[in-house]
Amino acid sequence: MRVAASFDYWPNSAAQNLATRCSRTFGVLLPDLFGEFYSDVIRGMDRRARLSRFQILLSSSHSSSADVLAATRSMLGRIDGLIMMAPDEESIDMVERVRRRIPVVLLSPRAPVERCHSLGIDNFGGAKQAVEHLLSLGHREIAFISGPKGNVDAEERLQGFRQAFLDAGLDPDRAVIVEGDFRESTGFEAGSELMALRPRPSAVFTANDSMAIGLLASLNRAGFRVPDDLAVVGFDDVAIAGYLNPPLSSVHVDACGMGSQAVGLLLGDLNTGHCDEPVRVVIPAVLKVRISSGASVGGEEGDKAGTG
Amino acid sequence: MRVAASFDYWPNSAAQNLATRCSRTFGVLLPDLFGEFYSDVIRGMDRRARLSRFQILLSSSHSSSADVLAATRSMLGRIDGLIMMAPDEESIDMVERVRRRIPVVLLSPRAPVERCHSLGIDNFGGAKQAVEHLLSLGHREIAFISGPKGNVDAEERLQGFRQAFLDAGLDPDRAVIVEGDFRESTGFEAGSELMALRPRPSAVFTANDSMAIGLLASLNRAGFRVPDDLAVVGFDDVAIAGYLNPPLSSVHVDACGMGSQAVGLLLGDLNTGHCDEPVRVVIPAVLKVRISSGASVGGEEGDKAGTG
DNA sequence: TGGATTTATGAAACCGTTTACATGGTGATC
DNA sequence: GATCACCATGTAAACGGTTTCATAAATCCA
Repeated sequence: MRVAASFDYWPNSAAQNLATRCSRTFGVLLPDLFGEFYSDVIRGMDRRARLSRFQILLSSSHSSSADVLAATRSMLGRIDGLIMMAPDEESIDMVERVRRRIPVVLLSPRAPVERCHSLGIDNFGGAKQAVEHLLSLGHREIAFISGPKGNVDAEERLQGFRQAFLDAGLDPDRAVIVEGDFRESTGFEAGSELMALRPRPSAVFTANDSMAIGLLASLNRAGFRVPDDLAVVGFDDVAIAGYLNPPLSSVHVDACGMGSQAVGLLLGDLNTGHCDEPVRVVIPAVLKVRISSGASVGGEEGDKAGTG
Repeated sequence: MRVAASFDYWPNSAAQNLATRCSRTFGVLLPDLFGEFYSDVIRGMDRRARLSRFQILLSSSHSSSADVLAATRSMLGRIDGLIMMAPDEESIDMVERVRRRIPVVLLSPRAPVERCHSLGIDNFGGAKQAVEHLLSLGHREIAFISGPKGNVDAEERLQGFRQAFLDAGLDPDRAVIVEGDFRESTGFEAGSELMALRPRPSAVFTANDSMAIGLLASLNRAGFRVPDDLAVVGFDDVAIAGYLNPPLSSVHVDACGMGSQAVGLLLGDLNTGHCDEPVRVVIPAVLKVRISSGASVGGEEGDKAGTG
């Protein structure tokens, strides 16, 4: 030991990795995404991983499935488990191959993949709640600012929006739907679009908070009052939602918890020898009512900035 | 090749890693931090890394230097370079040991470390600019909401704040300084504190945008008008700064670029055999004037949401 | 057709650990 | 004092690739 220290010896963990066939590392593959939500998911993964002295091998910003394949290949052998987001059709067989070697957790998968854990958000239920809330406040002309086409979460939120209409005996096909891309700028632009409509909608549900933030900015600048002229509800309930002006009603999703659960599933598989049944976890999405939707909120909400 | 494919063969990259002594992976060590800024830094790293087909081995959420040491040990041999944030005194010799093996980039180091690249934000200059801006608008009672004690960036911003006072012939020790922690909640609380002061400050500079967001919320709810009653300037210029109500004047820092430059330095070292001189990069911090500081802003800023 | 040069094929050594096994020494038991 | 269990120490074989080197085969040119 003394001699080792004197030679400035540090074990080579690549070699340990090879010899022990475990790396205390989980791979994380994500598409190119922006916004606070998935940053929080990664934070949650990292925190949970660190508790068990694991690390995260990250490769996000993927656009094509060829990218994902290459990244996966170069991870194989260096990770004990893989978390990957929403594989498209072409990647499915790749997932199958990985699955034979190490446990896999899919985030927001389009459809269940055999023998893979999966972790999804209750987008449908959350969106439905949000719209039901607006309906219960008397709104009938409710617009929707959608997320990007092809995004599973965005599509499920749209479905929830439509279902709430159907349940209320309204025709969802008559609702105004502005296409967005989850970014503030499209929410901002959607604002002018909505304000020019006749009849003007009295409420807007946005597929995420970033677009709601853009929308609020746009409405504020045009002199519209929220919620009096237009009620707004967002989705995600990011940290600053409660600090916006007005405080934003939003469907809360525990992003950090989502990340930590994903890692938790992998850790569980590792302990049990990953021969058990695939688990499907649904992260709850519950509406957090604040000022922007126009409901009378409880006293504690008006004077303090509630974030959880 | 045909046989290999039929056996579902994928090369083991841990073994390749060991044999070739390179892993196409960079380690990233960060303390436990929240907020959008460092998420963007990581995003920038990942993007730049992916361009060169590198991956990021992430281990953040560190609180003690023993943690950092353990994480570094378990990375050694699996990474071709290391990016680490603000090492404290105890970690310095560890950095030295790592430096002998692979290139290292330090983020926001307290002091230059021998033979290490470093990457810092022009906190001092940015903060000075912000305060000079407020001074030029006639404000004399300017309060500061500081960042957490011990954080280098926060401390340098405080120094810049003080220097601007000195340059204007004012006594920085007379300025009101509220201690914050970079989170929205402390900005929110600081709001009530500031509003109760007599004489009340006419302007506030916050050490980051999150606290400015909390502050704005607190002022809005108390019925204070920004910038008329109180001018506000933040730091970081996060994506939503331009979408706040009112749009937030803030010192812009290219977080994404910071991450990509850090990775760029490592890649450069790898190409040249990392025997060259250590580089010290300073990320510029330039004030982005919007409504919240009360200056008359250019027309293009009033009707569109400028984000940078 | 023979020798030189290039290309393909195969075997071995190596990367830096872990793990299993063999060996030698020590203490306990009878 | 011999037998046995036990512990420490040292050795060798993996782990799954890459790389080097030797050899065999193929190509070239005179």
